[in-house]
Amino acid sequence: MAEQAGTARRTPLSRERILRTAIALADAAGIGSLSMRNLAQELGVVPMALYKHVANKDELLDAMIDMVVGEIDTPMPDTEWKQAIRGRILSARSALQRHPWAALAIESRNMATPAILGYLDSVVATLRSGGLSADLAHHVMHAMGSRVLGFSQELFDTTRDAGRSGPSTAPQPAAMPPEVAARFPHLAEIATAASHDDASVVGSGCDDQFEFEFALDLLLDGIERLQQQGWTSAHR
Amino acid sequence: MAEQAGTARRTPLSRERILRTAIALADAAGIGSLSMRNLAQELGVVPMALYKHVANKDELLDAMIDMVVGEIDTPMPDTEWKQAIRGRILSARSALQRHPWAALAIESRNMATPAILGYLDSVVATLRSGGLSADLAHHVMHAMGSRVLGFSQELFDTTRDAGRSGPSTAPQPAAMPPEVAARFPHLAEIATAASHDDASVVGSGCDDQFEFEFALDLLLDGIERLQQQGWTSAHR
DNA sequence: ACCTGAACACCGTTCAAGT
DNA sequence: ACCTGAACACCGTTCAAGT
Repeated sequence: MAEQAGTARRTPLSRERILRTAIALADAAGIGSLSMRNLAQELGVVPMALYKHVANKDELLDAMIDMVVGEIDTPMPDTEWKQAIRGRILSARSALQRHPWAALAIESRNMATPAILGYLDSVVATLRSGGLSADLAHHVMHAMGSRVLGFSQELFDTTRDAGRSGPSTAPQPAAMPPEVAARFPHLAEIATAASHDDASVVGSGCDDQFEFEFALDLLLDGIERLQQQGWTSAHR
Repeated sequence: MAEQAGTARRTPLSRERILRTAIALADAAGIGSLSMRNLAQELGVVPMALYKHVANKDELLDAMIDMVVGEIDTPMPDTEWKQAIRGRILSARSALQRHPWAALAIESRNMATPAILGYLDSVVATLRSGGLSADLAHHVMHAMGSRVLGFSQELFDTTRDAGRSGPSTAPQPAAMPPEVAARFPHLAEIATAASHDDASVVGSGCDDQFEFEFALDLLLDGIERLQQQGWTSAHR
């Protein structure tokens, strides 16, 4: 008891320490098991003590999100726009992968945090400096959607939240049971079709990174083509 | 009291009635305010009575999702694959728009419900019948992600859940305040750039339908191009 | 056998009492 | 003035008691 009080005193409560602990807790056990009460317990503190440093749980989540967004690389100057955007988005993706709870947290909030706005602003700046019209850049940002932040709603995403332990466990989806394959033959067919690593991969183990980059490049290439054609929304 | 008992007896509790009431409640008040307890109250029933018809809340949500997915149009035969997919996805979109809570509900569950699998299977069937290789179809399904179900994580999506009243209110994002515009000049620029309806639209009021179709067509056109080039993932 | 009220183990947050 | 325990109004679900 005296021990704990001593420890708490050595590293007193602060917004910084609350945020770091909250993120560590969400990383380890999933956002679903992050509560004000067990966060306080983890910090060796009474729940109400947290409210000195954060207004409420929503504000805590916003601050956690901002901290993750802060991990995204700053833009590399003097890079061709398509490569610059590509690199930036892949950096965002790896930041979000370090914190598997973040994507869902961003989605369920209304997400106009300053850090996110700053990041988006810099992405638009890159597009504009690459010669895209403001009009096209607008639609491009919509088309990218959450992908610009490094995530997209994959169907059957096993890595999202789900409580489980850290991201390293990487729970592969179980191979499709025969009766399911029989009911959904076309899904069964394409599940085994993609030659990701080698032909021995059967159904399970999609290469998420490959799929993300495939979709990203599909969009970026399409955008580049539109730009070169001088596309404007007046086409409508 | 006797009145209520009489009413409850006239339309006795059933899985069907529970689901319809739950969906109506989520439509009206948001998924956040759907609880087993107030669903029971809405039905004039004690909370525990629900558990005769649904195993638990998770199973209830799955069943609600399946009912929404059931609203998606069945595929039109003898249609060129790109148009068939396009029409199907836009139908999925309008189904999800009728139930604004559904997209977030689908995302936060692991979403391998039978209805969703059946829908996805039929989409793959259309791709295959259009001549896409199983390999390409696989990556296409990944690239489409949740868009194939008619939604995508838009940045600043105001229509998602948020509790509010029905979808008809359509809360437009407030125009960007001057101090925000000053901090994020590139966002401010593109916010006013898109000539959606006419030049008088300033910052607010993006045409969601236009943006959705813009991104969808960007992907579909890119996919068609890959198919015509005989693309395979062996390119890696 | 069926139904259901009370209870359990949570939650975020308020508020008044204690120092 | 500061801190915090108890309390409030919830939640999903268990379980035993009542019919």
